[in-house]
Amino acid sequence: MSKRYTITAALPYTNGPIHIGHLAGVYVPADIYARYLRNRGKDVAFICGSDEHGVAIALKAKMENKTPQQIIDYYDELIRNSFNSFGISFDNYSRTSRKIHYDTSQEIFKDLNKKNIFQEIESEQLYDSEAKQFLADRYVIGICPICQNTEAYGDQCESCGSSLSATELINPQSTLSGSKPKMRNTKHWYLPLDKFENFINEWIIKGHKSDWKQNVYGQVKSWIDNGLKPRAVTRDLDWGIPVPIDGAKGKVLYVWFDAPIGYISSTKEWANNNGIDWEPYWKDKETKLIHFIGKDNIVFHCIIFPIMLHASGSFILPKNVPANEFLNLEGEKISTSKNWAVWLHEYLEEFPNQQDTLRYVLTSNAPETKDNDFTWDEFQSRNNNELVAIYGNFINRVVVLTNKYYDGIIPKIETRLPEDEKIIDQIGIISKKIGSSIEKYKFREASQNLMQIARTGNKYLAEKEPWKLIDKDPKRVSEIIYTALQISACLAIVSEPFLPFTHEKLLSILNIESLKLSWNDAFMKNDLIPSGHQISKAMLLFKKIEDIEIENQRLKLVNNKKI
RNA sequence: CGCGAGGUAGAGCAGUGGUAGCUCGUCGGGCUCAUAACCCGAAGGUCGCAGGUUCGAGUCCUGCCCUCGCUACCA
Repeated sequence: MSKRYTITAALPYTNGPIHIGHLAGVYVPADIYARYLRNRGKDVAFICGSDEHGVAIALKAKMENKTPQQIIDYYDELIRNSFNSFGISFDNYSRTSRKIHYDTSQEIFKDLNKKNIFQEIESEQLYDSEAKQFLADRYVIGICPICQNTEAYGDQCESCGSSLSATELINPQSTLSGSKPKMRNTKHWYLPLDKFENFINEWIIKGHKSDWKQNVYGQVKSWIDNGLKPRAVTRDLDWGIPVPIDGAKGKVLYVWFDAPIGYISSTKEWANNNGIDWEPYWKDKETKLIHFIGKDNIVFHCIIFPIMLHASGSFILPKNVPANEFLNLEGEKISTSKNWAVWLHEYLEEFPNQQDTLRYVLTSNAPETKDNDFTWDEFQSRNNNELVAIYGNFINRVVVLTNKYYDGIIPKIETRLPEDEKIIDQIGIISKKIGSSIEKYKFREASQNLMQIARTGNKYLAEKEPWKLIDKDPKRVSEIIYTALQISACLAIVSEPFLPFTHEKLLSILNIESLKLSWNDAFMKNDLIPSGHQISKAMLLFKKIEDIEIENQRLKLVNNKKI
């Protein structure tokens, strides 16, 4: 294991709130990973921020009669706050509208330009003279030349499925103003991805064949096999970072050029605020750079951004890009436009203090190898049958027994029986497994093993039946309770990355905040809580979720769905 | 159409050549410390379909079907 990690989570685009798909695919796994590494004593920079440029924001502002700034301010605050209350432990959450990001992006652009990396290419593009801007293909509609559908988009006809170019449409119309677009000449800067095919081939196709996820590797290979082409990194738009060179008036950096640079500028901002040097986090070969993203972002994080980093010369490349697939909701695709989603900010209000339930459900059903489905039924059963019945119940049993038999003071034991030793060893082995699953980005597997610790604890109590022995063999009972308490403390440690709020509660119930236990203690080489230690009274860790709550959520979804 | 990923018990998943497994649900039993929670046991699968390689295939090869995604200005 390296000692320094730069962990990035995809920058959320500030034209809407965060939903469970974002959480399951990106933010929860990234957070588990970051928290785990901190527990292992690593130097971690967990970096994110709001992505605030691009056509979509400019358009949304226009449609809502607002300025882009108003749009991004609104969503930045909403997203930032909901991440914060959800316990996503970013070391820094920045914004791409900040000066430090403008400076960093322009520097990188200028640097690449100076190194003659870009190609300047002139081409004809559709221009809307009423809205005074060039039109992305998607913002042109017209008659499909193939099937005569009257509402074909500039990039594709959804009726017959043909791929089109906006210039092929019959009677093209701008969706901005309704006017007929004209062809107009414009110059842009292109990143010649094709010139870097060898680099990507050596680095990913040969170098990461066995350690990257199959879906990620396959996707990259598919792009390479199809041949890379130069890609424009500038746009004609009035919302974005100005292209910082002469002869580029009115042009801005393409949002996908500046967004990943946001990881770097956010790291700089964090380093400045903490009086440390940002460069080792992006330039030291010993640093592991890990990008957490959804599958829609694979090409940007595995091809375009690495080419930018590589071309500029001094940056390290990502060690891994554990992209996840998508999460569906009740059998249908999550859709912002159809309002088919569970929004984080609403969840936080409707299920107060139940962040860990959602974190657990999304982890145990994470779309790691294929698209998965989130259902409210599963949410309820995972909470009630696993968190409440297995995890919460185990802790409750131990705490109640300790208070009942020993007034909450951990009993003394003289020796430990081999059968107890065996359980303790088992728990240590499971803890180790949890760690290695996390290191392999198998968070679902890790969460199963987390629950396995509580399961093992319950089984131990059921087999030993201390409540039957308390009168005739009190010495044995003290050994059993002592052992069960050690298991509880271990559970507290390994829960932190997954269930940070529960972790805190559990520390307080066991009254072990001051022991400063770390992940290494979870391997159970030594006892975790000493005899004579006073624990607190029982407190429920998880609340049962009633049928009516689930029914209400389902109704809410269906009633608010837009068609 | 091309490319990528996936198709394994009612549901969600694991399993890359050697007697099909885990969690939830269902059914039966045990326990009563515990949020009617916990523990044990059982039922339930022609591993998408059809061929092939092999002593032996969920696992390798070929073809087909279905789902999702990508296809370069939807960020």
